[in-house]
Amino acid sequence: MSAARSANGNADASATRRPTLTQVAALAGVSLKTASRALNSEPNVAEATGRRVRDAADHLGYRLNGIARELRRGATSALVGLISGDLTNPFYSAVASGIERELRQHGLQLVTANNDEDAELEHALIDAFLERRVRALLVVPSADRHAYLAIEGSRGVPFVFLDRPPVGVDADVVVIDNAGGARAAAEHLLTRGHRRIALVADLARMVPQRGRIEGFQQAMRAAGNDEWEPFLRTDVHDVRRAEQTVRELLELDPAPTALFTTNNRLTTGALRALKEHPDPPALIGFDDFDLAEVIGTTVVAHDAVAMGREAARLAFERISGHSGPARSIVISTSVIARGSGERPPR
Amino acid sequence: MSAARSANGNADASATRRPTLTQVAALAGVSLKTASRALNSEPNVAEATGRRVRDAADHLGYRLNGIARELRRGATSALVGLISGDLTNPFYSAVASGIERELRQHGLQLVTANNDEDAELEHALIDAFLERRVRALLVVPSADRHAYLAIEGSRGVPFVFLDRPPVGVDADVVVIDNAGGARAAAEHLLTRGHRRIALVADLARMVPQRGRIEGFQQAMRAAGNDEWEPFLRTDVHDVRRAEQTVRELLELDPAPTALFTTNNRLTTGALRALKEHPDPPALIGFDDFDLAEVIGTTVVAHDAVAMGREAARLAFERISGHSGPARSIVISTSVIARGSGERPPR
DNA sequence: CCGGAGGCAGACATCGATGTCATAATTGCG
DNA sequence: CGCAATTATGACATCGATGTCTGCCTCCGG
Repeated sequence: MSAARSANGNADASATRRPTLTQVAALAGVSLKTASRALNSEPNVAEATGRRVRDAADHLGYRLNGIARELRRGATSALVGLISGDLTNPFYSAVASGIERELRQHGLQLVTANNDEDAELEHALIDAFLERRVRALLVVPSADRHAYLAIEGSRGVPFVFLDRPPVGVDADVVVIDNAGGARAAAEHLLTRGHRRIALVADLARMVPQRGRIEGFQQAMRAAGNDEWEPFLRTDVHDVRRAEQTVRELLELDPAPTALFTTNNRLTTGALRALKEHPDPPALIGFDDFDLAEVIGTTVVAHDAVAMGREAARLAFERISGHSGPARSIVISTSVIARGSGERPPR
Repeated sequence: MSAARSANGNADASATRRPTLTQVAALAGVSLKTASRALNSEPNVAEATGRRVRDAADHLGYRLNGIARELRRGATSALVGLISGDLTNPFYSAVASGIERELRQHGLQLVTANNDEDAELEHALIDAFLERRVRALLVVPSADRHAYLAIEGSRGVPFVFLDRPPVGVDADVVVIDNAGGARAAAEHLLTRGHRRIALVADLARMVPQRGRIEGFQQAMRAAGNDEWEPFLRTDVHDVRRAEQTVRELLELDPAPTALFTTNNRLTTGALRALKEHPDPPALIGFDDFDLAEVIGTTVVAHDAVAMGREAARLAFERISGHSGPARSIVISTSVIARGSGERPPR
């Protein structure tokens, strides 16, 4: 092996500025424009000239400046922005993965940013992305009302909202069938004879959570069951609080015989609380997860990767000039029975 | 609420080109440069003039063109590229999250791309990122030898490699203490009296996998144990094959009394295989995971988020002009006992 | 009342590529 | 062999911002 190459951007390297096309042209003894033609394989370049230019480019280690090209070509990049919560949440990373794969098909790159569930920051990020001239913006909004302010005057940059439709904006959205999924989960439990069913939900101000709560309520109402009402817990936002909440629920008398947790974090919390329980209640969680099968957890599953893919597809259609009214895609859900949701009431 | 705003990039909107600073200046009745000064809050702009310019900008819905600015300011963007495997793998998404958080501190944005574990694609992605003039490139390389080709002539763009040090390149790296972690896992099992320990590993050509295999071997050699050798399985690359492999191992006679799986995918496969096993062997998996505590799986844990953070930190130091020799950071590991690794041999 | 300093504003070059148009060299065809 | 058509090349403007330099005007001190 030859000596290792240095890949640090260190002194001697960064002192040398990256060569420009002008320098390549000079070295090859041709004009700027001819060099451009040669490197872009445009027609009407003599064989020999082309070779000279390519040799010169190789020799100098020339690399095209994409920024300059983009400016000239219309000041719009090949980037698509995604603003979402932290990627360590598997829901967001699945969405991001779906988006990334779809964009790649079209030569677009994904730029991600984390809104930290903060409305101010989200607004700032949208602004920054628009300045950077992304081709489209995909947003899993944290804020109910703020987003639309930033969109105002986004002129020509398509927005697609995921998971949470923003208030007062008429844009493409991709959402999960939250109410339907929750209803199915509720019916799954009702069918097995449960009446005292606890509902552990995340922040009720978030639209998907509201959908899940309402779907659940509908099913209960339809079954003429109101015994669940003392066991409603909302605004449980992290794993620890979910664990704590479930523990408390189980100490009640009478205790609920079943639990429905409305997202993966809360399900994790519930599983922790139930870990060593001798006679655990039935459990259904919204959102599937990797080891659910191993643990035997019944879930309301949906395809988050598909969600990202569809959002990217909608965005791409807009980028390509489609201009119909706002569309909305609903990702379907299905209950996957794995045991925990089929435990009978005590 | 007023009528919903349209956020589609549709016909009428995209027909109107986004206004430029020149237009803002014209509307405000000042020169281009004065408008620029006003919007950038530079000194020496009369109060009244500044207001006129800002009003004009608001009126037109002006937004700065970041591409043009970047070109003028030195043809280098505020972007940092990450090339890794698919984000649905929690290891990669944790790394990405750590990077993203660190970059944000410095006003940098993360651009992600998936190399699909394909060397060609990875090379192309590196080229594309360099053209786009990213400030730094973070790579979890799929390819052993290809990466360095692309780096050749990356002049001034710092590279940081994560998890897998590339061959023949002298660049900053952040790696896990693979051998140490594996050794600790092996000793954990040996201490509890296991001799017939199966090692289920991923592709042996990958450096981290080799490190884990070697660490394991060292511990076995040190303990004078060679009974594990018939139970070595490498190049198991997906969950299904891992499940299958573990099933087969357990049907051997004599069967291994313990398993060591060398990454999260393989651990998942093993857990599936063991799900309904009446008398499961001990199990330790490399990589921690969300529900390990709930399931009671003993793991070799490490902080993937920190790994991303450290890599981003190294990159930022290079961006800021640091120019020492290549550094390498080792992320430490620790065995977290949760039950599965403490089962005694049968 | 003059000169220098400082505040404010604008003209112009520039970043690094590509598009347009003009022109020199070559080919083809009658 | 000559003229039109084609091929190969280059000069120059341009994308949208910022940096430099210059100039006008006002204010103030002497």
